[in-house]
Parts: sequence; C-alpha cells; structure tokens
Amino acid sequence: MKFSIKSSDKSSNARAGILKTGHGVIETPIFMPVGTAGAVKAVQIPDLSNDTKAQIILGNTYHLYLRPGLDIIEVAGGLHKFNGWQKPILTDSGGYQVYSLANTRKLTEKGVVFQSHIDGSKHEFTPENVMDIQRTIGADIIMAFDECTPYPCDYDYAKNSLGITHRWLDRCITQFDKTEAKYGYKQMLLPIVQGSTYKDLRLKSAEFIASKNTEGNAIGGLSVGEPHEMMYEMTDLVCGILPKDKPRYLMGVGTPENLLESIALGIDMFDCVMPTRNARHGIIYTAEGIINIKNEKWKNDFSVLDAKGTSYVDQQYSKAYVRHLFAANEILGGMITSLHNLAFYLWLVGEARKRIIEGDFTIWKNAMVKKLSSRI
RNA sequence: GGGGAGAUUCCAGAGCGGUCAAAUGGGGCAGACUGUAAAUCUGUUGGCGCAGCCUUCGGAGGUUCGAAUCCUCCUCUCCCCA
Repeated sequence: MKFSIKSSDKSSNARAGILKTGHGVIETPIFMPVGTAGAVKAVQIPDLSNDTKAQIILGNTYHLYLRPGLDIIEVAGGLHKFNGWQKPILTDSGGYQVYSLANTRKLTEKGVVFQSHIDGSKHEFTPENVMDIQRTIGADIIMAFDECTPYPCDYDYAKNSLGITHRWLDRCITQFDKTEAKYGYKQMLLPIVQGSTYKDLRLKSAEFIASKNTEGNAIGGLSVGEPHEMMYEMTDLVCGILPKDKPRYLMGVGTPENLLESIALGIDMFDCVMPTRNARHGIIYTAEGIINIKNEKWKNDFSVLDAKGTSYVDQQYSKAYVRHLFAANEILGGMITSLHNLAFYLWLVGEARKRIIEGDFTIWKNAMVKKLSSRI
C-alpha cells in the first residue's frame, strides 16, 4: 500500500494523491461515506458505487462486533463479502464510541468496558482485541483504538487521555505487527492524533504519531462541538508536523465547507455521518447552498431536486415530490436525499482534486465556501 | 315512536365552578444533527400595540364575585329498543 502525491496546490497545502489499498486505488482528497453497521444507511451498494462514485466506505468495530458478531463476519469471509462492497473499507476502532457512549462505558488503562446499547451485556475492548476484531472484519484500513475526547475538555483530562491514547497506540502496533490479515490482502493501521483543543498537546501528539512511521495518519477528537476556527487551527498545526508523504485523515469531518477548508490545510481523507443522517432528516447539500426539503416553500416547486446535481435522483425527482415523501413519511424520501448528498459530497471532493491538479483550487474554494453554507 | 349518550382550540380526545388559551396524542410550522444508541431529537402551534389585554370550549338565555365546567330552551350528531 502506497500513497503518492500527484499534484500539490501552490497557494495552499492542498494535495491530490493516490492511495493504493488491498481493494483498489483511492483518489484523494476523498470523502468516505459512513456505513457503521455494514450498510451506508438507505443506500444500496450499486447506487453507492455507480451513482455517488464512492471509492471507500466505513464500518465500525464496536457496532459490527456486537451485531452481527465476529463469528458471522468470519464465516462470511470478511465484511467485503458479507455486504457486497468490493472497494476499500475502513473501520473505526470504537474510539468514537468511547466518546458517544460515554454514559455506558468504563475507561481504564487496560481498555474500555462497554455496556451494550442493544442488550446491556458487558464487553471489554482493549488495543489488542480491537486489532484482532478489525483483522476479522477485514477492512483495508483499520484505526488505532483511542479515546475521542469531548469538548470542552479540561487540560488535565486531555493530557491524561492523550497519554492513554499514545500507550494504547504502542499496544495496537505491537498487536498489529504480530498478527496477519485473514483474507489474502494487506491491511494498514492508522494512528490517531488527539490532544483536544490544546496546542501543546496536539503538537506533542502529532510528533509522537509521526514517529511511528505508519502508512498514514489520522486526526481525531475534532468536530465534537468546538468552534470551526479552533478545529482549523488544530488541523493546521497538526498537518504541519505529520509527514507530507503520507495520507492525512481528518476523522468525523464534516460540513461541505469544513471539507474544502481542511483540504486547503492538507487533509486527504474525510468521513462524516452528516450527508447521510441529515439526508434522512430532510437536509440536502448543493453547490448553491443548503436546502431543507421539508420546508413549506417547496410544496409547489416542481423543479428538479438539484439542477446541477450529478446523481440520477437530481433529475429524476422534483422538490415538491421529495417534500411530499418526507411529509408522508415514505422511506423513499430518505433514500433519494441520501443518494443526492453522497453524490454531492463525492462531487465536491472530486472537483477539489481537479482544481488542485489544474492549479486554481484556492480561488475555486473561496468562491464555493461562500455559497455552501447558505440556506436556500 | 321509546330510551340513552354527546357536541372542547386543525383532528382525536382530557377537563366537569376559580391554579384553563384549556392535558395528551396526531397533524401543521420551524430548528438541531460532524470517526451514527439517530427514518432521531427539540421548539412552536387563537389574536394583539404581548410581564398585559382581547376573542374562544354547538347556539341563545340564566345562576354565580367567577362558567368549558351548574340550570333552561334550541340546533345537530351517535347508540340501543321497537
């Protein structure tokens, strides 16, 4: 697995690259749709692949471990065979659940004991077994077990947490190195920079992570409620330290605007539930701004969903019809908007890539950002 | 023809003398959502010159300091028996 930079932007730190994985090549910058439980919610594999142009999707260690369970996935021959997605997959380690399910887990130096949100049973996750689980799931890219700290987070907590995340990383690497991929293709392990919103902790973490010389690096613990400027500041700081010749993955980000600004700072990979979750809640993202398709003003608007959209749903359905589907609680509504949003996100990063290669990224980005966050 | 029940804010449906512009649910309107416990959650839903006032609980009268709540008549629904 290799990362190569095809083109670097001259007026920013943006780059266009290629990442080779066990299931093919990923062109960066890239957005990775989130498929927590082995499915990108409301989207079928052929649409995901052919219509949205997704190149890689996510799965989640905690969720897949609890259901369907490792026995099922192993018998299936790994997640790719189980869900039918034959392109690259990345699995999150459960580090985000340490944050999002904070009320039902206990964290110690050894690891985390989660109380299942499904049946209340207890399950211990350690850096070691999280590597083993991700070996069994069989994602092409797997993540180190970390603690995603909340925001706000006091300094002492963040510092202590960072120590744990770093020590867990060493244990992850040890375990990863002494185990092998199960399904005939290589997996790569990415470590995660933490440190909350503290510059010194972020710097220290980035240096530590960089020293591991892994095939790529991730930045976590951001986009958890802090102001966007703070997120950009931390991202910029960390990108300055992480090696340039390795892909950088900003976890859990973000809005279309966040993506473009972070690409400018040197980020290559993103994932976020926003395009899919918000789609199911009636929000669609377009090059002209954000639309809440449930709003009354679309009731009699029979224009196509997104005249400039790249998905077939954009020309196939009218705004009034999609609004009706939401009003009628028809499941098709969320399917249409999910497909649209993913296609838009993939178009956005694809366009960014093109502009980086052509050399007018920053001009294009600045013009786009103004429109992206406006409400239509 | 005889007997009974009931008419409440967009709908359903509580309330049964003051704490009622009126519970709760639905519907409507709007908002939130960033490595997914999320097809979820939150707010709002008579009017206005809005810490107050005005108009509302089928209609018209009445009792009372005070009525959606009690009384009288009227109108209309629904159920049972013939």
